[in-house]
Amino acid sequence: MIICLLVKVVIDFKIMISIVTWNVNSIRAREERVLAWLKKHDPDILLLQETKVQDVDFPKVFEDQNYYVAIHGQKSYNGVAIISKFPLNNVVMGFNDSGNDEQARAITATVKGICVMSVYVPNGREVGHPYYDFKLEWLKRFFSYIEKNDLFTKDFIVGGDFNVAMTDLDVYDPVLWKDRNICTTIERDTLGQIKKDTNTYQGLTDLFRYHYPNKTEAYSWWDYRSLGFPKNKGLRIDHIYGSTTMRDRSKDVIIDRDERKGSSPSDHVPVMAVFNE
DNA sequence: ATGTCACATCTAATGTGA
Repeated sequence: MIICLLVKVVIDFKIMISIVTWNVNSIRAREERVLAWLKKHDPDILLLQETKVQDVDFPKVFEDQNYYVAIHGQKSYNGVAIISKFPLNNVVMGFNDSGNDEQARAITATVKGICVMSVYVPNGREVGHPYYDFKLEWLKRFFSYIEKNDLFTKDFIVGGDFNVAMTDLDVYDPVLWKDRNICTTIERDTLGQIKKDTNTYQGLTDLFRYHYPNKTEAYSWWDYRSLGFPKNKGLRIDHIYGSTTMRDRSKDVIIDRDERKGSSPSDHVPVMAVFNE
């Protein structure tokens, strides 16, 4: 009986797969932190944003430690990457459409039959600024990419810094943030499109909210300025969305708040989703 | 308005983006 239980525990452990999203705010500045985090938590797939480096200068240390790496970077700003314990296939940079891909904000790959995508949604700066319009246009292209590639109906996960707080539960001071960039209704509706596939009516699911529908103060980002973290003035803008099949395999989502502590943290923390394999 | 970062550039203080 005990042996059976042990076998079951071991099997249950082995058939899980974990996928993490993390805006590291420069992979070169965060290299040691990322390595320490990988060592401690041993995720299968890491989706990175704001790597802030050209591909040639991306740290080689992950390959040295036998990870597979797919990168889509540029000088100074933006940049996304996928780091995986398993081989990466069908890598796509950007949206593979006719749009402008000067800014490196999206990368997709297939790992163990799961299509995984890392996105860094434009911040938008403020309502009325050209960057805000660019953000909305980018979100529309993102939705088109999902539709065109039938990702709603596949085993699909997209994680990233979405720069949108979808509900007031995700905001430390909803009154202060009302109608401000990150919290506007138009952004929420535009990103919210991915929750509904126009063909099957089965869209993507925000996996954290799926497991914790009413949880508050579950933030993934705190401003470096004005003692944002000590005062817990945070937002939940780093999300992991799953297609219907992945939602059904989803076991839990963990936001690693502790990673914001100590010296030289990113302003975002890792968010990890665990699935049945 | 903003008490912080990380990047870049006429390697020292300043601009950009968040």
